[in-house]
Amino acid sequence: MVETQRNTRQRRAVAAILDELNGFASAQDIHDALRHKGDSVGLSTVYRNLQAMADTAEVDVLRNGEGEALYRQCSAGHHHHLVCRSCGRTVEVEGPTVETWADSVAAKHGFTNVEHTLEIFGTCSACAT
Amino acid sequence: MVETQRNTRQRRAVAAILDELNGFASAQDIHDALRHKGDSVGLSTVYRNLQAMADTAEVDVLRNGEGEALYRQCSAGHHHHLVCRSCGRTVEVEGPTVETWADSVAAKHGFTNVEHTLEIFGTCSACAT
DNA sequence: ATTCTTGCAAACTATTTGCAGAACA
DNA sequence: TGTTCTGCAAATAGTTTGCAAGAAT
Repeated sequence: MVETQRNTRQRRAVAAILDELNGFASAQDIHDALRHKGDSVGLSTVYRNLQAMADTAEVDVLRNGEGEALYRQCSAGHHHHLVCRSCGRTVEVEGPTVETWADSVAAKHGFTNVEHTLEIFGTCSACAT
Repeated sequence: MVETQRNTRQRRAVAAILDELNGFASAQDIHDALRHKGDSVGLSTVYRNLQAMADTAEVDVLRNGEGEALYRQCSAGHHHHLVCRSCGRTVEVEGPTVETWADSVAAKHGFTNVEHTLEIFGTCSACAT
């Protein structure tokens, strides 16, 4: 079976926050958000749940420039992100051209088992002012 | 002036190792390599020199999946990497199409001050066997 | 001589883990 | 009731920093 997760208050709380956020947030951001919401959850529990959700692809994970992990509830399937470096707001984007380009470049050099990461960072219109 | 760096034995040693390596390596890898070479340098000094070199764009920095920083001596100018996840061997690649695509996508969504990261990971032919 | 650099140890940050008690099924 | 989950504190891993001694200019 695949259903090994229990439906706890803290798991629900983490899922709920991810639902509200429209951008990437660090585990600590999420922990703080929960506390301010009065729905406090232990930091390690936040980490554990996020990790579990990442394993089941319920959330996407990416690293900011400092190597900190950022989490976000995303749509399924392969896609990339356009992230506001100031507020974290995120737009999901697709780049079919990029996918094929990456694969062909890798193949040309004899690389197999290819994967790629691509993120676009910028300042969104709201934060630009 | 811009020349504030002193020409120390340890700076030379770090530069020399980067010269020998043809792939990305972590600060600790470099520290170990220096030690094995009998050209030992303090770990913090390795970090400090790598950081300094990264600031002057003498080396490229990227993060592996675990958020660890990897360094490599690279050619100048904007380019991306095709990295062997097993031995670290790296090929520099260019993707003019990707650059313009990323910028246009960002512009379309009102993002300014755009940057992007793109890395391709795979298993090189030598490591595939 | 003066100023920058090194090395070590301590400090930090993000994240993980051991364990006993609490919560689910 | 039995097993999984939580919370806390302690442990890690990578990286940074304070400071006194050492090297470069």
